[in-house]
Amino acid sequence: MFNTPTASPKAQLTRSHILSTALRVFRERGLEASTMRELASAAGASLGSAYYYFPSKEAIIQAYYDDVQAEHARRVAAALVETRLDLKDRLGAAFHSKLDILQGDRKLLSALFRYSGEPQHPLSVLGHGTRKNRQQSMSVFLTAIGDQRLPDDIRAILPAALWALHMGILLYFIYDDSPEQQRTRRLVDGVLTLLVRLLALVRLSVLKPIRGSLLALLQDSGLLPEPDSPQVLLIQESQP
Amino acid sequence: MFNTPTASPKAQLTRSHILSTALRVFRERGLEASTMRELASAAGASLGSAYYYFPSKEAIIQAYYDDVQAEHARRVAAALVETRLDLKDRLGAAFHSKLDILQGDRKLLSALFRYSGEPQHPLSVLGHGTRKNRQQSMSVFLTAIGDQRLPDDIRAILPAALWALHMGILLYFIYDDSPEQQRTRRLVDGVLTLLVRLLALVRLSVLKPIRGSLLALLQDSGLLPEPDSPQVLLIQESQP
DNA sequence: GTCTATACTGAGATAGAC
DNA sequence: GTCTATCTCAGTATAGAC
Repeated sequence: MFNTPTASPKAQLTRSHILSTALRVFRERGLEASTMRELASAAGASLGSAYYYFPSKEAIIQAYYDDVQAEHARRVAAALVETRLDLKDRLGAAFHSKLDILQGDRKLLSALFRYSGEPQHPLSVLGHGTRKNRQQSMSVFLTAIGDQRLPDDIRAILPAALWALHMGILLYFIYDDSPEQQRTRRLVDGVLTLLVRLLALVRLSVLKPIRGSLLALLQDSGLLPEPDSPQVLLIQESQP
Repeated sequence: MFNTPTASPKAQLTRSHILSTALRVFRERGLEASTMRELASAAGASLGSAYYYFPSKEAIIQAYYDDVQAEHARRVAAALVETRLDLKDRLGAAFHSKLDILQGDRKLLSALFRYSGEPQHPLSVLGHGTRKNRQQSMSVFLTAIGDQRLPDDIRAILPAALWALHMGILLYFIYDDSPEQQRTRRLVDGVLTLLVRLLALVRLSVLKPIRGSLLALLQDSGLLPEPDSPQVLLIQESQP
């Protein structure tokens, strides 16, 4: 996002050092309690330097989340090497691996949703500024769908639907105070079981008209994946 | 929420004066641009006085939203006086009247979602602090459902589902830049048409097992309405 | 382009006097 | 209940070192 490709190796190092230190401090002291000045000095950097790399505290979280996504893509790709998985297991791998990555960092997730109601904000989960993130994430789900036999129209909406579902799951995850968030895990399994059954049912003739209406509705409302559709990934490198 | 029932008439007046002035300033200058100092002086009050009534800027928006909900309940009750409406029309009245109220204030809505990722925050839409709001809102939808013939289990989850749907619609509404948010209106109509058809289909024997699983899932995950279930309202007074 | 040091501004929020 | 004074902190310079 900032200083991405054309930065010197040294700068990359400083940046990632500030980032990792910041995350440590966040985990130790909490998000609100940590000031930019603390983050900077904990990393042995000046305030100006911290702001040079990250224009705001939230931008640090965003950078963390970029890393999470890269790691997610890696893990899903690794899990899908096993070819004998059915759709439910493949989607399960996608959902659970995401939760695995985030398990200890639920508090960091709260920042992700902070600007969801502000279309213009660069860090809005639904806004323009995070389109690449969404598409990457949808690509991961598209990869998990694989070559599963599905009607074309369903296939077209599924990545976006799974992305939305996974955002909802993350929200549930944040609020889940059960031990080790077992409830979220059960919810994921239950939802996916249901989803797979629904996908099978969807061919039924009674449901055809409903399905047509649903698709028309999504199309008309622009809720389908934005142009520049997500692509299947084999391996997603974090730093190309 | 603050200084609600047991405040002196004079305090009530000061409070509502600060509130209405603040809303005017918000609409004129935008949410971010308006500082608490401006809001206070525009209302002829001191900064401390403003904070006495509203512990934060967001609390002002919350108070506004409380008023919106009261107005919503009033309008829905008024619309339902007409008894010849079918379910779709009654739900349509509930959804559209909400949008009518909020039409000019989409920017004020963004604050509602700001703390959705923070379970502990008193203003989180999903948190404990706003439970009463949710229940009031669900009551409105329950009222709109009326005595429509529905399976008991569906009836039990419908208010919560409609509340969640309406939150999603509000989010869409915020992002909708079509003229007068016509897209949101069309989305509402499309979704409700679909919903009513689904409610009819749900009795089908092929769908019975799915329906059972869905209910079990919602139950297990605690996504059903919280204890102290929403009650049907006839008239919802803003200040009892 | 990368980084430090330091100072300044603006604004949300609070304390305590009255 | 209301005010003034004050605090804290995010974020923005700015000026300069390398």
